[in-house]
Amino acid sequence: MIKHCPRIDDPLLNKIIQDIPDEMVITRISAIFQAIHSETRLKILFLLSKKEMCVCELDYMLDVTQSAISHSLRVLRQLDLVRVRKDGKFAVYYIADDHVWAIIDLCRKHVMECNS
Amino acid sequence: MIKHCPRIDDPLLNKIIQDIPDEMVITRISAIFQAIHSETRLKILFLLSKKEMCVCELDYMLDVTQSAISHSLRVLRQLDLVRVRKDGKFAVYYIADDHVWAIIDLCRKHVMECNS
DNA sequence: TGAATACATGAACATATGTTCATACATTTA
DNA sequence: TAAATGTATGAACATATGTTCATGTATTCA
Repeated sequence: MIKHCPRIDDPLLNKIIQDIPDEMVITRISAIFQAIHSETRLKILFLLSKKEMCVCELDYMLDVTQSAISHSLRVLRQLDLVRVRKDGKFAVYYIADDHVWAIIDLCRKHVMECNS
Repeated sequence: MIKHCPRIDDPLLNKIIQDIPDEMVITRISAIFQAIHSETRLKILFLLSKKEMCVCELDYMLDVTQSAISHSLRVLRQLDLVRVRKDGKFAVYYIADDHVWAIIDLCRKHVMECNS
């Protein structure tokens, strides 16, 4: 029998544990943040939020190699944060869905309202 | 004179570059996502969203050492995502930033609606 | 006052991540 | 069809990150 800190209310805490998202969901959310924590990928999302772009256009605006951009796009694609459309020899990327839009927008707002 | 892909519209792209958040802001947003990409820190935020908790309570619910929890809390604190209140010998942590919480919840929705 | 409890911190280490380089593939253009 | 253009991928590497262990500090309780 383990002794606990007096603040611990077992039934309450056990209920709370049931209440939060399960491991699988946590892992997937974590993967999303893992993806967009990279400055390059974050910039890509901000850029694509202005208009859909092919890899060349992104390459024109970012200070990393085209290879790095393609790798980054793959990560974003695999999490369904962006999607591709083939247009001749171009790969045109765009923001995948409204959730992602909302996330980008919240980031913007957070920045605007935060003077720290 | 560099030759560009025909899709590149220099004036447009240069305008877009001005439009997205600058380096400093990108770095800061990136730091926030970096912080909440850790599964432990993500769980901490979900737990604290239910009620404020001392380190003991978090320790009771998480499968990492108390040391790891303290380290994680420090990261969250430094970004002002959580704050501490001292209560006797207890350190009571609580959520500080609503925007970030909103972003986390959006991700949760994104994940739940995604069957991939 | 001494022991116990709650929490924080630094060092160390294994693992994960982002980038570049080299190269391959696909589509277009001359 | 050959060359050029646009994109993707794998290997390699330097760096960053999360965790644990060991230990330190502060507060409480007996």
